[in-house]
Amino acid sequence: MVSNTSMVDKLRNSGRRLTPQRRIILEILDNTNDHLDAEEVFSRARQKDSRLNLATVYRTLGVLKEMDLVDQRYFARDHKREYYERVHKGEHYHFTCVSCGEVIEVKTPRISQAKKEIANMTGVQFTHVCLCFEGYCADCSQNENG
Amino acid sequence: MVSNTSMVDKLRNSGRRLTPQRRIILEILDNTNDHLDAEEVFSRARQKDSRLNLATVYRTLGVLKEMDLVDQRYFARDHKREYYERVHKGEHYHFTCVSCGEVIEVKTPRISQAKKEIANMTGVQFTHVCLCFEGYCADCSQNENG
DNA sequence: AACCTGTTGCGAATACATTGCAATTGCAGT
DNA sequence: ACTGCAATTGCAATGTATTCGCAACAGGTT
Repeated sequence: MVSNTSMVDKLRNSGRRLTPQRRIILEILDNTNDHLDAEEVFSRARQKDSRLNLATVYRTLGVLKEMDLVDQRYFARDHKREYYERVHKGEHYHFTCVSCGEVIEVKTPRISQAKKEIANMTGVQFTHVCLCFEGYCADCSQNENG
Repeated sequence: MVSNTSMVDKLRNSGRRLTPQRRIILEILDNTNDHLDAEEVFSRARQKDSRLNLATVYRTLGVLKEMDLVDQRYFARDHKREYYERVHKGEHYHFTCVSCGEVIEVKTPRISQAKKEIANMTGVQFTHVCLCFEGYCADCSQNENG
């Protein structure tokens, strides 16, 4: 639901507008568990408004990212393509199977642990961590490596 | 030194050739501690062979990556550009300061710890991890955040 | 020295994302 | 409800990093 007030308020409070296009894109991201790239968001959004433009999708994803409503992620080793997801799930990372392409969400406390330790030792201050795991999923592991 | 036998053998044993161009590129990567992108490798290589082509740089970096002689990394949040480094230093990751752009190498055992734990719990098999940290370095932290 | 196949240089092509600009529209103030 | 203005949109053009096709070239094995 994009009637979600906090989200709408967040938009307005930053001097932005809630356009039908943004409503559609937010709704798509809100109601899926898939990991979508801009092209996929675009094609889904088009089904609701056939006039909606790809550039608008990119721009909207940009503002949502700025407002910390969506996270931008990379999956495979090849970071050409960006993926987007709502930021309400807890801290998690992604594992991509290089064989079948499946993306698995993984949780681990080790990363924030590492951040704390590094911050303490070096005095740096983290704003963002980008992490992606790659390898063979359990199924493909068995099939390919005996 | 690219007379480094193991490297040359590795090339030959995989049915590849040691061309002057490859020799130059290997030498550049071998003799620097900087983090170089393709363009930078190219411009340094050109000083040794003014005919050398950017496509050759990309292709060479590609084979070196395949042969695990170089690592390909991403630094800032914007992952458009790939950076390359020789793989003889131990496991380490990079922290990029969003303010001054400095890249700091960091070490932590937490990542391989996380990998082991995740592998045990899920049965996946890792081939590669891509991680980059972002934030304010110690200096910029002080200057901007009191 | 000759052959075969991997490699190079070159330009064109790709892929994903961003930008400029005129037309449109949300929405604050009346 | 009406108006004004700045934010936003659609569209086409542009940008940026990387890859590809192909003919010419050149390692290195015989």
